[in-house]
Amino acid sequence: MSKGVTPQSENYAAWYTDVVTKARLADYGPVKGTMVIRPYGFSLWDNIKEALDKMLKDTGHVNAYFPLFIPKSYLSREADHVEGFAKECAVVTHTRLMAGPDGGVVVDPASKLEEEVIVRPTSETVIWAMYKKWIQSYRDLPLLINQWANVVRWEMRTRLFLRTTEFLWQEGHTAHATAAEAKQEALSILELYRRLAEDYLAMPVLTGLKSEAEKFAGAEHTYCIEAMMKDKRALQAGTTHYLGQNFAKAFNVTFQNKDNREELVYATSWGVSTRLVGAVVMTHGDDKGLRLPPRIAPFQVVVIPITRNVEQKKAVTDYLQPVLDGLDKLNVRVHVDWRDESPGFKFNDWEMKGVPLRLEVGPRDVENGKAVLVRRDTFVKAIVEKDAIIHLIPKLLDEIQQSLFDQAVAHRAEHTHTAASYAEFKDIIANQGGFIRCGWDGTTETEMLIKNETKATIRLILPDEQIAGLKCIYSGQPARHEVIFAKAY
RNA sequence: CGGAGCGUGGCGUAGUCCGGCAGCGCACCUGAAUGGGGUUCAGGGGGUCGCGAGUUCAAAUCUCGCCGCUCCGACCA
Repeated sequence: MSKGVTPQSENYAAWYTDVVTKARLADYGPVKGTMVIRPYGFSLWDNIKEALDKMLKDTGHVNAYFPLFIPKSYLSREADHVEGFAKECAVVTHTRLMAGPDGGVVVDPASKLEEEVIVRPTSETVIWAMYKKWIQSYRDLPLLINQWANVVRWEMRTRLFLRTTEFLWQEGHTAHATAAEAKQEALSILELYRRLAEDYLAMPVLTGLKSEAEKFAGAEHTYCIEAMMKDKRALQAGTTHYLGQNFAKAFNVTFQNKDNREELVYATSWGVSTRLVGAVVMTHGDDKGLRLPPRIAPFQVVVIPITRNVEQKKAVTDYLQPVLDGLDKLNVRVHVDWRDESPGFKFNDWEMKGVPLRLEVGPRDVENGKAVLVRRDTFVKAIVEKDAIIHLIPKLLDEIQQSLFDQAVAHRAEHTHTAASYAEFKDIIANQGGFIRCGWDGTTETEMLIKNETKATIRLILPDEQIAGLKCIYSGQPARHEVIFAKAY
């Protein structure tokens, strides 16, 4: 294994894979397209999950768990929904193996299932089949359920975290008495996602509405948070859907309102996935490896003791103890690296893993009552008084969190363009990349032509769009919407 | 599913044309020194050369068949 990572400027895709594997976030699983999330990567996901789970619970949502297996017939209940997922479903057809002729195992043909079972690509259908049983009256609404689960989509081309055959996510499924309330729910969750991305992942996002072509199969409206990666491509980081009465109709889910009349319920669904881990990597990483935002970093501080003999080891251990106790009281996540490796090796290793702060403590420091503190984001090195460490660290962690966010905002601003003409639009997409903010005539035809000619797609329709006097970048017709175009993951 | 390529210790590879003891780097283990930016020296372990047939005194190498993977074209959080 070589020492560093492929530089971003040389090959961004190779850089990404290098960082993910060398920082030990994940590894490839044995089945094509599958991924093992390693402890360090899972810890990162856990912190993201914990933050969002709390936000959801604070807003009245509850967790539950629905089955992995779905009757094949359920998927066909909602026409658009089948259309969207049929091509990527794993199907269980048999339930038994038997000894094969050459000592291996073969599928037992006698165990063929009467009705085949699919592995969920998403859970709308099972959940709505259950909601039919649980919802009778307006008193049962709203129903605000979330589940943390794995789902399977048999993808052709996969990349660690960004697109894998199986992935982890949360999917919220809510039922409401009115359309207005359901629409509000989709927007409220979108706001939670924005806060998760910006306040925890330090990743600025645009929020907005998806075009017809890009929206979720089965939804009336899809909203999204969309981020710009360091290679200037767009990444959809989360979606919320207003489903109208589509699933209520498909599964015949009705309730009696206050006037004793039967009505179909209104629905939403929404999700973010382990793709967020990939988003963090591609938003903040540099040629030294990861740079993790302190609020979600598995370790916020790594301590590198520098000692040459047992006496020094003892001295450093004693010297460190009150500092570690103090940080522990402040709930700072600290790891002391006592491995028998050279300090230089450890510096590089933890930089690859993106730990926000490094504290070096050696014999010189013990003697002088000091320590060396180094920021991962700027590499600024400071010799600090021992007694100041405990007060300094939380402050620095906040600064790093903010600094990473600011850098990402600046990067996005620098690469967000306007285009005066379609010729300029094509030139920007082909030669510079980034986001282009422009007018669109609202037709799927225009959207598809632009996609085919440039590979750029509409990432979202801006919520604060200004269309007065605006023309479509392609057709020149009066714009129906102001949108962001970009090449996307 | 169409086009190109590749399968050799954990990873990356040389050797394949022209058959003759399976080699190198990293990683790993042991010991010693070293330790404030990827430390050095010494010793060591680990291989059905993707699988199966065939040719041959002899196959990683030649022939045939099979399997798997990667990359590129139509889909997607």
